[in-house]
Amino acid sequence: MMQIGQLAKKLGVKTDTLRFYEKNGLLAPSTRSDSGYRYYSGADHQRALFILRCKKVGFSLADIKDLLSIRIDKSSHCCEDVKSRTTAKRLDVEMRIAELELFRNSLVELEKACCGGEESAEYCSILDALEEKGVTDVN
Amino acid sequence: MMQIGQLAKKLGVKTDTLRFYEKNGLLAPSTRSDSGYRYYSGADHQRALFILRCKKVGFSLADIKDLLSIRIDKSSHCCEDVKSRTTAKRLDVEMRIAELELFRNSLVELEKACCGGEESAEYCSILDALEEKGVTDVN
DNA sequence: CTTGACCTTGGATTAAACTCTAAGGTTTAT
DNA sequence: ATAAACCTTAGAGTTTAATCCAAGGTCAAG
Repeated sequence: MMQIGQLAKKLGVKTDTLRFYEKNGLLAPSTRSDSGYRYYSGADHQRALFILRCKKVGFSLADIKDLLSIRIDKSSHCCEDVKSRTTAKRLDVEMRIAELELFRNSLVELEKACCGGEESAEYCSILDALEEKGVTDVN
Repeated sequence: MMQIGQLAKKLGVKTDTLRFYEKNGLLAPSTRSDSGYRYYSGADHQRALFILRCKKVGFSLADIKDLLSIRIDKSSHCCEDVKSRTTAKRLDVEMRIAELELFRNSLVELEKACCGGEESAEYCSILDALEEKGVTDVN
């Protein structure tokens, strides 16, 4: 059994984060001392690691809450339940990547067109491009 | 001259958005009627389009505020001022893409390992991977 | 018995870019 | 003259994942 500060240190997070996870139903200490101090067990520690690993692969806390409920009752769920969530998240990530790639491509185009020198911005190609409908069409 | 609703419609945004831009110093109508109604000129419209095009290539409103100040006083700025901001934004976008690609790669690995079938999640490879230190190492 | 390191709570704050609400004023058309 | 469609304001709410703060309680060491 360890106190919140010890667990936080092991995990490399702040105690605030652990309390935040508790408030949001992700991780509660298995015991409290008479004075209210939180005490975390080895299983709590494992659960915390599970949470952090989920975060590491891109799941949101809402997703993780969902995964945790599968984790504590595996026999009521099947592989598909888990895999479908993983796939959904991957698709979500891929969509965000695609959006960012559009940004990147546009920015690269803008960079290419501009001399980037000490010349006055009076005739800057980037500003011009942002002024007209073109690569950056809005309507 | 047009009212806020007309400009919003032309731009495909809400009137709220235009008021928000005004409050944040991005776009103010050049006139107000006696009763306080906002009236936007053609130049205001152009400025709004500039803003939306900047958004479209990935600039934040803070970035745009900065670009607008260059735009209204081009002679005091040079191409490099504009290009450096564009490059900084591209690098920023590329960093975000790199992070998301790590997520995607991890998720793809997880998906590969899991059968995704009707089997009980008792021995689900995804759950197992999230339980152990591995691809998803946290410490 | 006091110091310092720990812990408790509730509530406020952060960033970004809106979006919504309430309560009311203005314009245009009939 | 009244209804519909517009406009005004201030201020609160949304999302995500914490992070910070104030005021105070607890615990081990010396």
